[in-house]
Formats: sequence, structure tokens, C-alpha cells
Amino acid sequence: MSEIRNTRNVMLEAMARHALEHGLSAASLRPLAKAAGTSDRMLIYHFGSKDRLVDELLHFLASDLAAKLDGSLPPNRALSVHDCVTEIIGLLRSKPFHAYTRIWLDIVAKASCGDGSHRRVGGGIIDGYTDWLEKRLPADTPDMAGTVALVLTVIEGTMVMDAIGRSLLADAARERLFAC
Amino acid sequence: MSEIRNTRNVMLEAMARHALEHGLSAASLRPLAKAAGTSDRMLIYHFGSKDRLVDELLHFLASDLAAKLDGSLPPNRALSVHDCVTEIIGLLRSKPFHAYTRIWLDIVAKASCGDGSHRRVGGGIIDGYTDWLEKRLPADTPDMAGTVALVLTVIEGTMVMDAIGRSLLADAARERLFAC
DNA sequence: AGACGAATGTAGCGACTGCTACAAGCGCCG
DNA sequence: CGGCGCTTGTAGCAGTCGCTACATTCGTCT
Repeated sequence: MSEIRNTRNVMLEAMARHALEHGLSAASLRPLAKAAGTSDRMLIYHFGSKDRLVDELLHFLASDLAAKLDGSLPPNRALSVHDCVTEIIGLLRSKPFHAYTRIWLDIVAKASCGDGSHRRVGGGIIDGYTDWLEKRLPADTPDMAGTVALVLTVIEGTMVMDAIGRSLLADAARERLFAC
Repeated sequence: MSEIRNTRNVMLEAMARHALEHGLSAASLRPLAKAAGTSDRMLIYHFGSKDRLVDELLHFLASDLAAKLDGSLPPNRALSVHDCVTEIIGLLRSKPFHAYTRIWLDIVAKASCGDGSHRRVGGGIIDGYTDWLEKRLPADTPDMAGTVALVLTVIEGTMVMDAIGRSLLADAARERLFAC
């Protein structure tokens, strides 16, 4: 049984690599199967349907990203809010993380179109990052919940601006924000 | 010749309605043609290729949205920054505008995947709204450029949060923002 | 050895994609 | 009237999509 689970994890890892490289919109069964070294037939056999496959793949990618972020930004580093935000955005803009933001925006777009599954996954990811962020902001931050929400919202806005090539606007926004 | 242009505009309007209703990802030639009362053959004939069609469609939708926003929020209304942002977000969350935000997030996702055309369209739209917003904030706003950037970024972040069902987080962020 | 279920390969289904070749209809000008 | 060019319909191409039926192999247990 752990044999099966192992096979699935190996497949998921290979497919995750493929999705990060080629985007989620190109994640159809046959290319994914090719990347995982099997056939589309086998993917359906192991995951039941494409929807369930994508669901598992997104969860895999989410925890993958979470682990990477934990590694790059361990908690309790006593950074100011300003420095923390700057570091996170610098991180998200770096090449290894950019692939994740592409997929993230794909999830958001599909969620916005009423796709319940993607909305659930996306909501869960954001919930995870509210906790994650709270552990990285100074413990004595006033109105912690509000600050976390604001930082998260500005980060999401920055990702949108980056996507359409208006990073400077996002930088100006952050500068203006920390003027107060 | 104006006959042709008229035909194209009629088609664009019908296709825009279809795209708003069914999302941009479902905007393949045959459904669009059906919505416009013609055939895929004719769409290619009039627009040259699907890429050019989508390009024109997005520009049409952008100016359509701009006109609607102008109608709902004329300039120089002497609102405070807070009230202005609140009104814009209330507007974007209302039903007639939600369809546009779905398409907007689709554009952003495709732009993030390196699609130059979508990135260009998206960048142009944001540029338009920086001008648009500046004419609606109080003229004596200190650091106007920075404020516009911040407001725009927060609005984009709010749209992401709304898409994945975390509107409350965006609300908390706005509240925290206007506490200073 | 034989039986059984899990795993896997082959081939194919029907629907859809963007796009095109061909031909027929149309009005317009000489 | 005759031809000419713009517009349009029909049919089809080659490809991809998610998914399935069928048959086979494989390891395991009796």
C-alpha cells in the first residue's frame, strides 16, 4: 500500500516540476503523463479523474511552496514589518518562486470564474499564509490581524502588478504605505 | 467600409456579452461565432486570426468597462480617499462589474505566463486607471502618485481576495490601511 | 500449479480546437 | 450583359482533450 502511495508521490513530484515549468493551463493529461513517465491511462487509474489529480497536484505544490518559504524565511527573525514585507516580495520575485506565482494567479483566475475546487484550494492557501505571516511579523505589532490582512492584500496586489509589467507601481505603493 | 467596421463592432459587442457571461477561458471561436450570429469562418475572415480577435475583444471590453466606471463614478466628486476607495470596491463587487473582474484576472494570469499580448493589454488598462483614479482623488492629496499606486495595488489585492472567497481579509486590510 | 486481483499497455471514442480549401452568392462598374 | 471582387456557407483538416474497453502481465496467496 505504501508502494502505491510512493508511486503517487513520485508522479506528483514529476508533474509538479512540469507544471512549474510550463504553467497550469498546459497541464493536460498527456503532457503530465509524459513528464511523470507514464501514460494518461495510468494517471486516471491512480487519481480517478483529472479534477482529483489537479486537486492533489495543487495541494502538493502548495505545501512545496510553503516548505520553500519556511526555508528562506524562518519565523521569529525579529524583522520590522517593513523589512519583512520587502524580503517576502523580493523572494516572490526571484526566479525560483516566480513559477509558483504564475500558478497561483491561475488558481485565482479559475476561482474567480466560480470553480469551487480552485476557490477552496486558494482559500486554504491564503489561510495558511495568514498564520505563516503572523509568526514572522514582530510579536508586538499593534492590530496584528489587521496588519496581516493589509500586508497580504498588498502582496497580492503586487503580484498582479508584477504580472502585467507594472512592478514600479507596486514599489511606489509599498513606499507610500510605509510612509505612515 | 464603414459598413465593415459596423459589422465588426456589432460582432464585438455580441462577443463581449458572451465573454462577460461565460468567461474568457470559454472564448473559443465556435461559441463566440454562435453568440455573434455567424460562423467561426467569418470571425477568422474579419479578424485575421484568433489572437487578433481576442486582442480587439479585450480592448473593446476595456473601453466598455471604462465607460461604465465613468458613468458610475464621474470625476471631481470631492470624495475623501477613504470614501473613494470604498465606493470603487463596492462598485467592482456589484454584479454588473463582477464579470469584468473575472476577465481581468484571466488577463493577469495569462500575462503572468509570459503572454506578451495579454501583458501589453493589461499594462495599458492599469495605466488608464492610474490617470482615471488621479482625477477622482482629492486634488490636494499629498504624494498623489504614491497614493494612486497604493490605492490601485490594494484594489488589485482585494480582487484577488474576493476571487478566492476571502473578502473579509481585504475588508480588514482596508480598515487597517485607513487607520493611518 | 492454479486462481485471483492489482497494475499496465494498446487502441480508440466522441467532442472539441484553430484554421483552410473550395465554391457559390452578392452587388458593383464598365 | 459580363466579368470582378468582396462576402459567405460547407466541408474538412490535423491536432488535442478527458476518458474507457479490452486484453495482458505481474505478484501473491492457497
